Amino acid sequence: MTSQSVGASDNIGLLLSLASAQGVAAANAALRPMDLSTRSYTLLELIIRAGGASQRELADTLRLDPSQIVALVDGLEQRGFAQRRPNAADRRQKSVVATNRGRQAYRRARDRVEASLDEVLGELDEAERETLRALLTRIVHPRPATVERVS
Amino acid sequence: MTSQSVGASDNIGLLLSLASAQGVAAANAALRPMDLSTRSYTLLELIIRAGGASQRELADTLRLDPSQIVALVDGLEQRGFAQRRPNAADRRQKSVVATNRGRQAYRRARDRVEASLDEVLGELDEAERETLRALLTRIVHPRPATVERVS
DNA sequence: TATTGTTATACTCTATAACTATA
DNA sequence: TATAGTTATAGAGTATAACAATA
Repeated sequence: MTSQSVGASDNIGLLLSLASAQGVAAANAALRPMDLSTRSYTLLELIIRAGGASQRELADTLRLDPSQIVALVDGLEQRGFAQRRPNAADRRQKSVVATNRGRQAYRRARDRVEASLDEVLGELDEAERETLRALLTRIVHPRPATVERVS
Repeated sequence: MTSQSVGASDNIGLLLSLASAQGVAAANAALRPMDLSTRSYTLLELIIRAGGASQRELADTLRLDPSQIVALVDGLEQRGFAQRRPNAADRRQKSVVATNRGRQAYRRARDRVEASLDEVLGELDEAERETLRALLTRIVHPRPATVERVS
């Protein structure tokens, strides 16, 4: 038995990136027949849940450069899944909203994505998944350290 | 307060990919002055710990295509951090080993990487990090499901 | 002056296929 | 016939810089 002999190690950064790659690959495979990627699916999910969002908000949430949001929204718009609407309150902004067709596509896609994620997380029970979610949330969205101003 | 209003959600796949991206970005920033990337650093770490490995073993461990290993090993070799040695037992294989200079570079790099990772995981105490490591290990390296053969 | 969306560009990653030399 | 390493190439993903319209 020669393979696997090097060992995946205890490197937590490597583990994070391998787990993430596994999740993204599984989700992309599940979404391919729906003409969606992990990214465009996540974007669609966000605008559906929020009932619309500016591109700046989407960029902040997904930690992407605004210019990448342009391309993603273009893609969703071309497929009729989303629309850009002018924002009367601030004419610099555009409100990105899902179309009915987009909501429909999202519902079908969600089932496939949840199934694929379930396969990736297969070994973990519900409580363990919740623990993982909580730990990751604290990495991704850390509360700002209490400002102890030394005057 | 308009930004952050969309919310990072409870999507565990998104959380995984955001956390991973944060870790990789921090490590890359820490490694840049050392002429190493997260990838080449991890590869160097593997061959040092294992005392040498075939490119196939490295590809399996890092879940990369063998062709990507070629480029990474080329890079390490050009910088004098690693060497390819013929394997007398199987002349198809090459044993990738670290040089003294590679081991030296790794030790300096490791301090920087650990510091950057510590910043990313800042909020989590040692026990929580261990929990995270254990959960991720079970996602990345799942035990094969017990084969229940229905005869 | 600063912010939103946009275009352009370059660079890294990732995914595939095909080739060679060895087994 | 299968495996280890290699080359080539195309497609995603990422990172920057600069610009027009608006605040």
